[in-house]
Amino acid sequence: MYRNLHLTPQRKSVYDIVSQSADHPTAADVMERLRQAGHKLAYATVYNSLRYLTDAGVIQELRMGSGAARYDARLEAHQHVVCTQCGRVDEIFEIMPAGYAEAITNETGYRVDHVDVVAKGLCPDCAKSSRH
Amino acid sequence: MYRNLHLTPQRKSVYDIVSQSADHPTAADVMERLRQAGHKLAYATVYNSLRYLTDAGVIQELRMGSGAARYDARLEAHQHVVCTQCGRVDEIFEIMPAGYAEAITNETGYRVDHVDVVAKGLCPDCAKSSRH
DNA sequence: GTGAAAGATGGATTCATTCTAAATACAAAC
DNA sequence: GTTTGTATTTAGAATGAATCCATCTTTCAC
Repeated sequence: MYRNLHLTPQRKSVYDIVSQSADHPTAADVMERLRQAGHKLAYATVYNSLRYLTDAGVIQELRMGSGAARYDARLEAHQHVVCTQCGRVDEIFEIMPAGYAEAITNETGYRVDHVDVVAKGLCPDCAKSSRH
Repeated sequence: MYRNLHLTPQRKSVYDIVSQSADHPTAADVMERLRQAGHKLAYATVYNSLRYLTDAGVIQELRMGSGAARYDARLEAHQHVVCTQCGRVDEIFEIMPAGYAEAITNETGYRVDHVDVVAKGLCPDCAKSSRH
């Protein structure tokens, strides 16, 4: 995949699951899908692999609200929306208005290097079924 | 404080701690400050109170990255910056460019009702000491 | 006052994650 | 090709945050 990436068989199988899943799986989801695919890794190995891949920059860790961290193999800059009803997570590619990060730097004095956006609301399905 | 707010002595003491703390305390911080102030509440009571106050809309719960939730008594619309080195959290009052939430709605089909922004970077102090 | 409902308490429990110590694999040095 | 060392995996124990539970207390309506 990338140079300097030490992909053991376990790490590769974890990477494969994450990159083939469109729904931002949690560590537990990854475990389960590995098991379904006939692999059996220790819990610690899944966590270690997810961290390794995150540090290596080939996947991203998403933390949105409470609950388990989720993982995403899409690397393009993007943000996320979470459904407050069913928990579904989707990508947002609409880019943040330029200048906002700089405005934050000016206001706070922080050296901002990254801005995470998490939108919350109802996904199309839940919005439809809640419209009574 | 507000109408329809059932402030028991315990809830009031939790509210007082949160509103007098500028550093976005965690539940454990609140516990400790209560103890220092001479109150002793059960852990569950602190959590219940924080949730009650959050639901009542008089404080906000902040979840940024891993670790414990933090609480904030400032109610004006605002966002947060976290220092990736020391964990300090500050407020951002610079408002999000209008139209961004709507752009998200258009792109994703979600009925977006709220957008959380968490900026990450180095706080002024850490930035200074890391400049070698 | 009596009883129902809401709230508080301490301890046990759950869930996500990390740690630990032992077992394996793998690569470089001889 | 055996030895030595370093990185990785493993199972299970341990941790930290938060919630649950069963019991006791308070509050309020009547």
